[in-house]
Amino acid sequence: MANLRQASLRHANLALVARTVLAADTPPSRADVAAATSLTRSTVSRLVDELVAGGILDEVESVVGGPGRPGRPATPLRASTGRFAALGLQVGVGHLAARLVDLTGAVLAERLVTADLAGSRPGSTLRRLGTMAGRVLEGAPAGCHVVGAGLALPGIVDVEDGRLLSAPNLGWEGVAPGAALETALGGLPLRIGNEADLAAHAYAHPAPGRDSQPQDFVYLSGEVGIGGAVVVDGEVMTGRHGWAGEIGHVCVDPDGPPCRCGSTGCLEQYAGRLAMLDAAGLDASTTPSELAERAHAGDKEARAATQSAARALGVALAGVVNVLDIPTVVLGGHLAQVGDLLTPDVEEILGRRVLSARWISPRVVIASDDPAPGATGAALLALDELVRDPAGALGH
Amino acid sequence: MANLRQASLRHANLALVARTVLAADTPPSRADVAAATSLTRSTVSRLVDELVAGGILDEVESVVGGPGRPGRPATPLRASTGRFAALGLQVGVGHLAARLVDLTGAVLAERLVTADLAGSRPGSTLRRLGTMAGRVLEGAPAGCHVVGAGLALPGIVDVEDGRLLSAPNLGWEGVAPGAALETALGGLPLRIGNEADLAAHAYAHPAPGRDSQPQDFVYLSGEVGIGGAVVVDGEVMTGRHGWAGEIGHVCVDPDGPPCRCGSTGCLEQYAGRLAMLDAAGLDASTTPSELAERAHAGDKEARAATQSAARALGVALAGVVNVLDIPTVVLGGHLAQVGDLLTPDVEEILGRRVLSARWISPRVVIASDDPAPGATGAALLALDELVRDPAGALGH
DNA sequence: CGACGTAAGTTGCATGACAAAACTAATCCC
DNA sequence: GGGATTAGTTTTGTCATGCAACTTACGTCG
Repeated sequence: MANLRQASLRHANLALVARTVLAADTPPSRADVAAATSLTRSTVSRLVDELVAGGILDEVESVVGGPGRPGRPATPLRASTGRFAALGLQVGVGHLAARLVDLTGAVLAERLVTADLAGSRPGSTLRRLGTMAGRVLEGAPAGCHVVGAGLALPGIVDVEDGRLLSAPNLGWEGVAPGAALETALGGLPLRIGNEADLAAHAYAHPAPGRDSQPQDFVYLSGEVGIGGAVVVDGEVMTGRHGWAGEIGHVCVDPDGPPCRCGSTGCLEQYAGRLAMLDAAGLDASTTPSELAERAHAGDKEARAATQSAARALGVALAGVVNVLDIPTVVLGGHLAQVGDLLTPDVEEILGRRVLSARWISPRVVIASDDPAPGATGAALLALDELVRDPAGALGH
Repeated sequence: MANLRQASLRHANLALVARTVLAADTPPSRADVAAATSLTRSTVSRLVDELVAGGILDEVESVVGGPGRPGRPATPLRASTGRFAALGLQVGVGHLAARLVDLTGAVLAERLVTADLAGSRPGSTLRRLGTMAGRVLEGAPAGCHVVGAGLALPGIVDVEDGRLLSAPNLGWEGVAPGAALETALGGLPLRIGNEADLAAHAYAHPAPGRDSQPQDFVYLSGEVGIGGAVVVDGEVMTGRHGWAGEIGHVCVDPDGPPCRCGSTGCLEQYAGRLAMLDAAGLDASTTPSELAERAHAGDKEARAATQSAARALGVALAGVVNVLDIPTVVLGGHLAQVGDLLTPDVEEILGRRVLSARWISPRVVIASDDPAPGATGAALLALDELVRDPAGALGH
């Protein structure tokens, strides 16, 4: 609720112009931006010039395919490539990832290793991640300004204090990753966040300032447990303390099996990776894809496992959709790998249990199989600050 | 995502000053507003003068209790009384209400009748409400400008089209109340909304622009069924289509009793008014307060009924709190009347089933026993538009 | 091939909203 | 009654945008 001065006006319009260019599918001209924002061409010109000078936007020298239209040809604008970037990190139960993402959403450099980190020591794991981060930062092109870093973690996080409060699947408790990564990042500001929240952000925004469809959805993610996030109007709902989205511990059946969390009948006990494999009579090391293959091949137990998972997902998600009226569900992580088996059953249950399904029937969508979407989301979130206030990156 | 011109700047600051005055507990001076908004005194003066001239703010002639402080005495400012007002209407299953609320949140005039409207004909009921509305409007003080009207309805509403899609407890389906009320309202713009959403708004905002604690909560309301709303940062989450908050149909037990909605084991089947009375072996006409008395007196059946309701509430709300991280629950409607019986059990279950309860334990609060909080909320929402853009009410 | 039409982008001036600082007003204190 | 203190007003300056005229660069057509 800050006040507005003239400067705020310029900041806001600078951000508006930047967002408009970044959000566009094809590089728009200054005139296009003026039309889209209802600012005048003169104002847009001035603002664009500043953004180009600041290295946030680029003028495209497109001699290609001039549309053969009368009048002076337009100068298309787009996000600058390789001038600004952010570092995205992720610690998963099965992998470490470090990525450098620029304003166009392109990955400039990347390192990804698989490793079983359940029960690992936070210090050494984070130092290992720090080394990867250092290598990735070295891969940044010359003149590239890295504006920030983000770290995606599979657990409950205190964003303000930069502390991981609890990550049961890693066996970590009360870890502050900032200290262990500080030297590797060379003073780069680090923000940490919940993996599902960040993955959901990446799903809603393929690049900084760009929106994908849908902009309202419930995201489910999972490696071992089930994490989740609620996205409203392109923004991840973090809740009162940043702990929203724990859909894995929504109760599906109060008389169901006990959960590590102390409760009973949690969704995770039916649709968690281990729960599904166990129900299918498979070893914990089996991949979800293998489970999917077996189910497709006609394995009865595997089929039953996915059906029971789908039933639990349907009940839990119906509650969420009833409360939030967000009739799109995105399945990520291990749920994406068995997604085609789950989707029909889950949609059927949602159609039955969601009150508003009469008018709009809920849909289930399967996310891409990027192993570390949280890392991308973390980088995008850092870049978003730049887009939200470009004036900060220019000479104030 | 509109652009910003200089005029928007003034509009925004006008709104900021108005909100600051309305939100204050004690009438602030221009200097206080300047300090609170970090605008300069000169700017605040100009904006306040405009708001006073426009009849939105009043200067208090408080000769009383000058604080005995050196310096020129301040001119306290507050929302103007009786100059602007809005009409709030409500159709409940058991009552009709019409209220005129002004910018201070005071009720200038009111009509309230109890009536069994389950299965009533929409046309005649709305005409009856229209007559009440007319009387209330006549009760407006001279020079009072009624800026809008709102109607709270117990069902699923299409806010855009102004249509009640379905209100099972009234037996109404596909009703557009605007037409039936048009003449009674004399062209006043009418907005309709879900009763629980509007009641929750009234709980978060006792008066236009004023915030109460908490600003983040889950609101449960009930006359026959159970309605709900989610409030984040003082704003009611309406969801993608305005149908959010249907907590009454969150599944508590997939093998539970069938619900009218077509699903099974909905919260409403345990904690709905009829469900509770039925479980206590009482007649449908018994009031919830009577049930509470019996339970307090030691009636085993009544006790069991509230306990079963509390258990269902705990399970359903735990899911909501896990997903949204909003650890405050407000009980309204019939749940408020048995609130003291429910609260301990519900809090106990939440403490067990909410993942983040280790760090912050969820609380249950009981709302006031206003029979028609939705009417107040509807009026406040209409007045909020005035507060959000005071420039519109002045000479542009 | 040159004049014309058209659309993109730029320049100069007017407007208006806020900041800063000096000024006036009204009270308490000594 | 004078000085200190705080509230509110007036004056002047700054700055971002709108507006309109202008320049640029391209197609088109005779």
